[in-house]
Amino acid sequence: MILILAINFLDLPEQIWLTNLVMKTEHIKGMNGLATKEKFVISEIKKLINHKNLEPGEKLPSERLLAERLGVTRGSIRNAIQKLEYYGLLKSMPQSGTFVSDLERTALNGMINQILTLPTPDFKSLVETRIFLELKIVKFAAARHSEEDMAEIEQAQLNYRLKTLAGEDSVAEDLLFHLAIAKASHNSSLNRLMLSITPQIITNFEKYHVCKNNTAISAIEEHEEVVKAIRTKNPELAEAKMKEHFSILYQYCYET
Amino acid sequence: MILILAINFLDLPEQIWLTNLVMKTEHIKGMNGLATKEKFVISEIKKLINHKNLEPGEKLPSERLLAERLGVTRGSIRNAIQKLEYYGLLKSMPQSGTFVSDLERTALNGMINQILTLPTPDFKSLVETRIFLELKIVKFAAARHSEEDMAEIEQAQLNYRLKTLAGEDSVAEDLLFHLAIAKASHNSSLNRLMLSITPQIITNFEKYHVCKNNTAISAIEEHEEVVKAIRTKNPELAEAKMKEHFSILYQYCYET
DNA sequence: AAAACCAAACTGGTAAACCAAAATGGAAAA
DNA sequence: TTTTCCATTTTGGTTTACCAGTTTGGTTTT
Repeated sequence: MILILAINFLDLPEQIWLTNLVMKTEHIKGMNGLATKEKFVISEIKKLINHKNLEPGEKLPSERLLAERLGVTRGSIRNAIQKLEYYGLLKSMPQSGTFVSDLERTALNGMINQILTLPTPDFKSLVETRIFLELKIVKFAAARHSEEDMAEIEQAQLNYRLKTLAGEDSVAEDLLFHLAIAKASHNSSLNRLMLSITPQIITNFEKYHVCKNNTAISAIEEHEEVVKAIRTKNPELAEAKMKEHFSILYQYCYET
Repeated sequence: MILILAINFLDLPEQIWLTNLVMKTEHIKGMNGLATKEKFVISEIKKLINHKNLEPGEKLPSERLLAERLGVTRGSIRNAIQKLEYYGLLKSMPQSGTFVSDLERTALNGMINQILTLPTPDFKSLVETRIFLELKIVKFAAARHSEEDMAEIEQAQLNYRLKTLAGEDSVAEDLLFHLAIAKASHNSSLNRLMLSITPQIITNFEKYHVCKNNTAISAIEEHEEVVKAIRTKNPELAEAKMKEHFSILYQYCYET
């Protein structure tokens, strides 16, 4: 009954979802906000694109020149360029130069602004996103999994069951179970996103992981239901069962 | 009529979704597969964790020693460590050492395996993921947006309308419109994911962008509907209208 | 006059040298 | 014997120097 309530909770009240949680997000490499120096360099490059006659598609000043002009080291310039390259705004060509992407100046400007103001991910966002991703991933997995995928998922679930019933800590096995499903979704992009946010949750908020010891026994059954739904290639059922599974996570987070 | 069909298409047949598309994914910095040398180093580190007596939480050999042992340069070691650090498996401490994360050995092993076998994102995955992300983002935006968010969205839409009606290329304005919605979702994690996959689609597959010139006029109306739904704080309607908007993208991709 | 060519300089990438902070271990003090 | 402290070593991070390809401008050749 409470469980059903929690499931419904997942669907609707997006305004107040997890709002009461403490959010002490630590420094996470690769996912954190920008360093102040990096920020400075990026905004200077932005100015260069806006105010100066630096057309999209044109070549940026050399790293050395840029470093001298802005009064920072060349490494800082390279860091900023790498960041902007990650977001597709610049493109470095070896032994040639760094070129600005062939987008409109307004688009470049807007994207740089968003990158500059992008806040550090908070715990609420992370959990929310993970649940959201996994619900879709399990649907894809149910529809697209191969025989090998299915075998890996079942093996992972078997490992989890054995470890849990033996009374040992099974956090690792739980994680691998969820990752096996992600792999079976046959969407490399989603799989990558899943891989990139999972460790942030696991590492920094171990107490909020899905299958806490006291709930691990019931989680076995929930996993089993998910596996069954995947095996019978029933996406809707798989999603529903995964929702049930995550309702435990939600409850646990909310109560502590 | 065709439009409705396309919308329904978005929901169910996940097995054959976009399967006919050509997928020539180019080298994308930060999102591509691992370089061979990087792969080698990572798998060596994996061996170290598995076969050697290197417990989770313990300290890795120093970068210099590792470089000498594996016969590669120290930079390659640093690259691999940085990658693994991004996924939360390692943690570098300045002037101290690099430590393996405090997960079970089986979890570390499984995650490293997934990272090693993660394929380069193909176009199908990217588009699929983007649509999926945006449908959720617009729901959040409708539920959570502030006054400032709303103003930014409407300004972006106004810019798009003016540019399009003037007969000019409005790809940039369309992009900014969608990014404004992402910002209004108040989920920094989702916003980040959105920012990271958008340029990959835009830059490498410009011909597949949402609002192609010939469909830009109708896109104005679709955008308008989305804005209206967000303004009235109606998540379900917003999602539905965004679905309509993306059905054009789907059609366009599918037909070419 | 136009095309081909070549060398100097300029580029981003990479390897080596350097730095400051943290760990380490032994000696001195209690 | 235990604790404290300091000098040495080791560490990841940073700056510097070097490298191989590309660009470029002037020159030569046709």
